[in-house]
Amino acid sequence: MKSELKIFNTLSRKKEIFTPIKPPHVGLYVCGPTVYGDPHLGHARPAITFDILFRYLSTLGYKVRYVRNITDVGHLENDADEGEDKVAQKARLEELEPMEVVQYYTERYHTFMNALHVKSPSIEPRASGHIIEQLAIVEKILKEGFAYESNGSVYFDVERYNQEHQYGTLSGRVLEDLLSTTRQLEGQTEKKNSYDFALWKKATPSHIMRWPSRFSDGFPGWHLECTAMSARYLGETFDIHGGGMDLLFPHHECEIAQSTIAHGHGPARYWMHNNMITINGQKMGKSLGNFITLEEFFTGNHALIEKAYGPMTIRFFILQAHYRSTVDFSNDALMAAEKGLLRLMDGMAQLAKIKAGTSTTFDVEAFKNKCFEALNDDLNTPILIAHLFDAVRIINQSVSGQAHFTEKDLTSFTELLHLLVFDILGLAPPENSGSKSSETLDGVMHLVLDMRQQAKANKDWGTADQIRDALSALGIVVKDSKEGATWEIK
RNA sequence: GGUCGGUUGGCCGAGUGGCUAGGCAACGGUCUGCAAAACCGUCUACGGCGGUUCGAAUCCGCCACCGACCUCCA
Repeated sequence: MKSELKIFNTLSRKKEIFTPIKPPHVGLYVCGPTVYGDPHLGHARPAITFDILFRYLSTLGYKVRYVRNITDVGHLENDADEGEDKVAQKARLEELEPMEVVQYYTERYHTFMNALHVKSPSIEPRASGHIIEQLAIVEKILKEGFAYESNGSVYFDVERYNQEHQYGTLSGRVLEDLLSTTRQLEGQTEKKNSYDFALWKKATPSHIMRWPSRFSDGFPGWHLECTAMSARYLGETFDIHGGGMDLLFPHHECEIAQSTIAHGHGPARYWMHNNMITINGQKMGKSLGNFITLEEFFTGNHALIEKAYGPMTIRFFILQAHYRSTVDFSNDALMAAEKGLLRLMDGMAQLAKIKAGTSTTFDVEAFKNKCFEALNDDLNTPILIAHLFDAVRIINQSVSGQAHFTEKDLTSFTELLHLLVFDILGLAPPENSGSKSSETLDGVMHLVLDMRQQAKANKDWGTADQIRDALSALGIVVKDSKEGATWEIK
């Protein structure tokens, strides 16, 4: 399938036409969650961003292998000697086996990603399952002379690397600057330079998660897993590497350095980074006290949230902003998004009610082109959604006879909208709307609305309004139209 | 301090050297028994100061403010 998909490549800081290495195959690697805590809003952004990419590439006819890792080892709490594996630290606090914690939060992550309609990746490898691959890379880099052993740990020699290659190409950093800006932490005497990073870390005695190696009983460095697992499942060169902007430096920079030594070149041709999420204009962070988990969002059980917001509202809200912009979560913005989504979904439901005519007053082909133009322009979902609202207007006009479609155009219009809204954007009507209700409820509602219709026919406005008001109190909105009444649970 | 990014109408949020973004809210109208929904219309904004240009919110410079990264982070 031909496409003019352009994506913003962080490497060049420009939009580039996407050309896969071996069409129709596309290799996509995205940094996944560290499963030591409940999934939060921050996890939703990259998951949804790259879900759209995954879905769209698939729509374009590519055979995508999407690899998104689960980090269950290796991320240090800090860079110092006494640093310990995040997972292990949490486990000790709760007196659980580390893998118990991993299991629990991995399942939580999956549950909430499913709720957000984030498709499962093709492969979801775990860092703990790839220690051998990671150690092999450590050996390779040591052999090439770009790493050194120190007190049971192995560090990447950034200075040496920078002599032959350029360190900082992705993030635009210069090594000399890093010298002055890198934090000096206690116990860094093992490292030659503060900017060197660990490939293998010797475990402290209290450290539960550890693996034997010829250097020490320890665990792999924080950046190594992605290098090892992406190479294993996608090859040493693959198409797209994605992740949050906060991972740009040092994580992705280090991946490039490791890969350059181990494989002779950087891992990916295109690097894509989604921007961060803010809460009321401020970065979300545990230390800032504005940390909101997805569960809290879905239940409304958080001080900063006025009400519960459904997964589709959050998905829609995120898609209403471009993935490279920050998106600010506030109650006003979320409520606006919720209503907007409802309007869009109403429109989709109305689509089936359009009666085909003898002529078409809407240029379906031009509309289609506009929509794909938006997607092709670095996944510009806000523009796509703006077009979709134009379509909603056309749909509503058609239902009331102010716009028309031929049978053929109506079919292609309907198919196009289903493709865009459901398949590519991955949206769906809110969980408890009329369309998804039980047959029993449908039957009851049909009866009730019939009775109201009877009352209206008899000009018994009191009864008609009583029915409407009582339903409204139950959260069921009655919508009258010339064709009769429909209903919807709010 | 270094690097990078942002500042758009009541709110959110796109975009671009001249041509309506879109959503939410508000207001007016049509429809309706009355409403709601829907439709039509109104609200015409781009931080400040200079500069380039026939023309800039869009390019350049300076200033102000905000934020991200530089430390685990999505």
